[in-house]
Amino acid sequence: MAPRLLSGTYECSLDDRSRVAIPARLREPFADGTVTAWWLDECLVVVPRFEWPDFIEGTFGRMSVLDDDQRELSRFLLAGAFEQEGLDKQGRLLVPAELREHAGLDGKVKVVGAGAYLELWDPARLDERFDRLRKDGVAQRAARLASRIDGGRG
Amino acid sequence: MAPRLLSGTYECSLDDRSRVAIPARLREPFADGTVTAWWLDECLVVVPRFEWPDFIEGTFGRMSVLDDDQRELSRFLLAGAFEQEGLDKQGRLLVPAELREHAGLDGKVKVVGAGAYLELWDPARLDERFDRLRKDGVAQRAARLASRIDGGRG
DNA sequence: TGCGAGGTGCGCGCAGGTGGGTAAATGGGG
DNA sequence: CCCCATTTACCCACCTGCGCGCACCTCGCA
Repeated sequence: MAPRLLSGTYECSLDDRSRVAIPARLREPFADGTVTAWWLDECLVVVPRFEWPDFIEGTFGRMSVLDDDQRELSRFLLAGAFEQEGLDKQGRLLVPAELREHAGLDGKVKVVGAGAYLELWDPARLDERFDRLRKDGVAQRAARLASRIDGGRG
Repeated sequence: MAPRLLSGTYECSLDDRSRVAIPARLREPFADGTVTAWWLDECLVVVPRFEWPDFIEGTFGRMSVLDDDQRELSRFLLAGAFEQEGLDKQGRLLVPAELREHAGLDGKVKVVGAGAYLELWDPARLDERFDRLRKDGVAQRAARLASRIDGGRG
């Protein structure tokens, strides 16, 4: 069976105690806990707690401590990864101050389903990215990508 | 078994609560749920819920998280994909505000059968596109396409 | 002209989001 | 070492607005 695909965009508020209410329809995979972390883009990711190790290893492979780049990257990823035992009874997630700063979050947050995990974005940043993508032409971008993927095949 | 081919154009209204009544003759494939998403053109697609993962992967292939372009495109596609458990008892579909804006929908919507899925268009935009296509000459366009397909064969 | 199916407007219930009160934990100062 | 203050996390409760579905009405076909 296909894995659950989290999707959709929701505008949520970050309250004065730095909590975000995860939209009810996206909560289910996070009941047993979460890891909130900074990531490759200027956003945060929220990953189901027990999938976090596989998530890192599946993306980057097993990283060697001996390789300088890999050690640095691994340090960066783990330093910005906050584990929580679960959401509170109202389905809210705590966002530590350092992570909030990394993603420039303040007041309003866009919660974006991204397949196996969620992304948290500053609304303005996300809109800007999507606008640029649309202006470039989504279809062109996709076509270019598809040919590269086909080329890479075999 | 031949797959069901959805076709035809229907003008439907978007009510003040952002719902579109799907024409009764097109409803059947969507009984188990839908994914409504923005797409490559300035329109929305409505895909039967359980076909959505294959729909994406069949179109774009499996996208890598490490490649910036692929991550961006995959984010865009998933961010604009809203899953619903089914239509309501009157066969209506909910259209989230962000999707409405993307497709410029307001008041009236053209529902277009497009094979395995539906497209939702702002009537003016769709007419404009069809007009341009007619002016270009549908036959020429088709011929160009056919030659490309034949050329690609073998 | 009557009947049936399909589309639309509207009221209502409740899920879900927000704010706040409280308990527990931690650190600092006397 | 003990007590108090401040912070952190937890959960209760109100309330709002979304979305479900009833019911009316319109249109098409017989």
